[in-house]
Amino acid sequence: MTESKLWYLKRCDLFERLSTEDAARLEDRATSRVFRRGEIIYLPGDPSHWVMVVARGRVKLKALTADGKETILAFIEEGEVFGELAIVDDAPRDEFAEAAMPTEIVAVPRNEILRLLEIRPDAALRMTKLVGLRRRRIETRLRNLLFRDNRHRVASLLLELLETHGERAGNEWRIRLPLSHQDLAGLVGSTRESVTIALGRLQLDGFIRVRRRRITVLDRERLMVEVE
Amino acid sequence: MTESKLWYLKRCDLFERLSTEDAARLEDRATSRVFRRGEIIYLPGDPSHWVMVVARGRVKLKALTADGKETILAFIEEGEVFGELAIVDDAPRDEFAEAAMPTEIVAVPRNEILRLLEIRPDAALRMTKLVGLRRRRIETRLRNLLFRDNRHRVASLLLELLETHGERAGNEWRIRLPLSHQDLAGLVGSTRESVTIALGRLQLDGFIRVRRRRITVLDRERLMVEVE
DNA sequence: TGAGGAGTGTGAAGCAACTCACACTTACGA
DNA sequence: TCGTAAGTGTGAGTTGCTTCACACTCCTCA
Repeated sequence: MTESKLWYLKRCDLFERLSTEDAARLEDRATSRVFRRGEIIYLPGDPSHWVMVVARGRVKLKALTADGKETILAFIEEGEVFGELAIVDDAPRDEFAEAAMPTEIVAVPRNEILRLLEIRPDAALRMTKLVGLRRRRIETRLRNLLFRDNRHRVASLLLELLETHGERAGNEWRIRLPLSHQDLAGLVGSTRESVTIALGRLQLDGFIRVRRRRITVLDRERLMVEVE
Repeated sequence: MTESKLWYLKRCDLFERLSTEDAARLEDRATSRVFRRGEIIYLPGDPSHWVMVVARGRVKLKALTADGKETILAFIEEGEVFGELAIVDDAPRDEFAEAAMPTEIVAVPRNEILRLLEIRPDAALRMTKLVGLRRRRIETRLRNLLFRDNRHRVASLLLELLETHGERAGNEWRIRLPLSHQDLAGLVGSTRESVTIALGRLQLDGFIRVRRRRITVLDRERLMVEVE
C-alpha cells in the first residue's frame, strides 16, 4: 500500500470533512486490500459488515441467474463507495462484487459508519443522497427496460452510462468504461448477439461510433429524442 | 379532515418521536388533501417540493411508456411515505403518483424535512434506511425480471408482494392488495394475457389460489424454491 | 512474430411472448 | 334489478429475440 487508507477515503465526499480525531479513528479501523482482475470481493450470502471504497481500479456489481447469465447492476469507479446498503441492516449481500481490473479496496466497518452518521448530521444527509441517487438511477433503468425493444434498451443504457461514466469531447461524449457487447447485454438483460445488432443499427443511423470496446455518442441530444 | 395532520404523521415511524416543539412546527407547515380514486397527486415534471405520507387510502406510483403502457413502480399503503427522493435534490418528479382509491395525503415541505434531518441524527438514519430498503427491493426486482420468462417473473413478483403487502393466514399468505392481471403486467413488464396464462399455470401447479383480484400463496416455501 | 483468446459480425431455425379478437363472468352503481 | 363496465379466459397469427453455429478481426503476451 503506497498511500494511507485515509488518503483514499478523503477522496470520497462522504469522508472529506472529518475532524482530525474522527479521521484518526477511521484510519485505525479501516482495512485495505488489493484484488486482481476477476477476483471476487464479496458474494451473495456474505455478511454485510463493511462499507467499501474503491481506492484504485474498478468494481463490477453483478448477479448470476440459475443458468449462469450475468446481470450487471453497476460499475463503481475510483473514489466511489459501494456496498453501502450494509448501513440499512445486516442482511447478507445479494450480489457479487468483482474487481473489473487490478483494484485496491478500503473497507470501513459498518459500526464505524453508523457512529459517524450519528454524530455528523451532514454526513448522514450525504449518505441519504448517495443511496437515493442510485435508487433513482435504478428506477430509471427499470422503466427503460420494461416494455421496450432491444434498440431502445441499448440506447437508453448508453445515455445512462454517459451520466455516470461519460466524458465530453467536443460535441461528442465518450464512455470512459471499456464495455464488451457481452457486458452491455448483462446491463440490459438481453444477449450478446442482440446487442451487436442494436449497436450496429444505432451506428448506421449515425447516433454512435463503436470501436472495439469503446463507444462514442455522436449527438447526445438527438439520441435523447430518439429514446423519448 | 377529521384528524390532525400530525396524528397521521406520527403513525409513520419517521416522525413518531418528535419534541413537542418540532411537532407543532410540522403541524403548522404540513398540508393535507383528499384525492378521489384515479386522481393524480403529482406527475413527471412536477417540482419535488414535498415529501408525502398516505394518511388514508392507497397510492400507485407509475410511469407511462410512449405507447401508453403502464409501468408500476410501487404501491404505497397507509402510514407510509412516498416521494421521499425530494430530499436528494430538487430534480423534478419522474413518475406519476395516483390515488388507487379514495386517499388522503399529508405533504411536508422539503425544507422542513431537511431541517429535521439536520437536527435529528436518528431521523436521518431512519430516512437513509427507508430509502435504502426500497432501493434493495428495486434491485431485486430488476434481477428477477432480466433474463427470466413470464412464469418466473410473476412468481417472484408474488413473493415480493408478500413482503410488502402480504398477511399470513394460517399456512397461507394472502396479498392484501387487490390486483388485476393488468396491474401485475405493469409490475413485471409483460401483458395482461401473459399474466393470465402464468397465473393459471401457477394455480394448476398448486402454488397459488386466485379469485378475481385476490391472490393467495398456498405454500410460500415451495414457491421460493420454484423461483430459486 | 506467431498463436491463442477475447471480441465482433451474421445467418438459419425455433420459440416465447405479443397483438388482436371475442366470449364469458363478476361487481356495482343507477 | 338491471345495465354497463371492469375483469378474466382462450385461440390464431405474427414477430422479435434467442439459440446455435461458424468465420473473421484484433489484441496481447510468450
